[in-house]
Amino acid sequence: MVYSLILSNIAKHIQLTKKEEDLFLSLLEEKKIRKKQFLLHENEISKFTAFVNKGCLRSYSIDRNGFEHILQLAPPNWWIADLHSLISKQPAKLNIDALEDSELLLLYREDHEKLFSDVPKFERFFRILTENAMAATHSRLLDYMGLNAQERYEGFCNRYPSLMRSLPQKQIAAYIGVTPEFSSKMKADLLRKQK
Amino acid sequence: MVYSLILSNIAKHIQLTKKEEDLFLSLLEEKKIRKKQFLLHENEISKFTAFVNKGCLRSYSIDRNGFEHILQLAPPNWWIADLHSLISKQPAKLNIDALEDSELLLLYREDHEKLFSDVPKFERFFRILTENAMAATHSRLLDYMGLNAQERYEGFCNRYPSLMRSLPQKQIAAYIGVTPEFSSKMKADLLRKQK
DNA sequence: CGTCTATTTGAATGTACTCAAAAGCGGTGG
DNA sequence: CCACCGCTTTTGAGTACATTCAAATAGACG
Repeated sequence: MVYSLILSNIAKHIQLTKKEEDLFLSLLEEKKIRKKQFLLHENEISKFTAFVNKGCLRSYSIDRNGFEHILQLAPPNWWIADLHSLISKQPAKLNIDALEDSELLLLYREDHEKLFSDVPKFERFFRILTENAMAATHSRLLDYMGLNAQERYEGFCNRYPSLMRSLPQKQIAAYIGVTPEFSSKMKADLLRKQK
Repeated sequence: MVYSLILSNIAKHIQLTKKEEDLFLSLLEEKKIRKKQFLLHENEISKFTAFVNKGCLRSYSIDRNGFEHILQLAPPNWWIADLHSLISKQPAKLNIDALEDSELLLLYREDHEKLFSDVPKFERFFRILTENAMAATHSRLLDYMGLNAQERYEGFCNRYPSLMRSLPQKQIAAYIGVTPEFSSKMKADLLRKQK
């Protein structure tokens, strides 16, 4: 069933009554999106948060030289949005698109707010969700500050072996913050080292 | 009064009854800390969140080469903690110390949890607080990925003019992610440009 | 005042980028 | 099913941004 993943995701932090669960599910919109299609374009105002049931999305920004930098990768069981645009109602600085054909559940901001009022437990759920995401982002920022490219590359291999297999090198390069060319050189070095 | 700043900080997002306010304030511990003293050492388990009333704190990690990287600067009216250690109860990877003589209000984790149960409005407050911090950290991560050192330096000058005045160059360098030497060269270049 | 730390400056170095060209690979249409 | 096109990946040579190391100067604090 399309809702089983999201319900188990939520059940990790809060317990819902049947009624609350029904209310919550009634607010979700199912959406299928094909590889390379956009969920959010830069300068649009973000209207929802997406939960990934299947596939993989990414959020990224484009710098003044035209290079893409991936802020977040969202494989199944993850939430993704342009948080800044969502909470400030300002135009997004990020793009969100699909790296594979994907299946999503959308929660619109206005319904989200309503949910917070009607079922305060969801304040708790999203507080915990955001705290965890924050800790992960802190750790990534520290990696950027203290590690060189090779170490970030190896860190990615170890932390996300399944993304390592499913994503093109180019996307991994855009996530760890190097050019595709240099990423390819690091890969070659790693292989040489392992032999 | 020592509580006026924190109460106005909270009133921006939630409204408390007199009783709730009293409960909250009763959980806070006042603490004064002198310049260079530590609030948290690496490998300790973080037991509280600190609100800065006066002065300035920083959280930072030390990389394998002994270089300090500042994750957060906390001037008055900001909250600071090692979030990862706090929520996972794992040993901290961060240090937190004072850049100036400072006055703090501490909220211990167990009291914090109790507060969440007794006054669910605080779930809302800290959700919003964390969301805002998250958006700020995202923007900082994107700066690291897409800007060069000069642009990060100028960005810091524009965003935090008061910290620019009060902090030693060395700390600013550790925040924007360059060596103190290079930071000094950028400063000289900026001055030359402005003439 | 003297000591310790922060800042400045310069020369040499290195990590990661740029540019270019070739090879590989996947999807699409004939 | 094969051939072609476009995109990704690889490789190499040259370059640039930021670091390292060293030494001199300035500033802060007891």
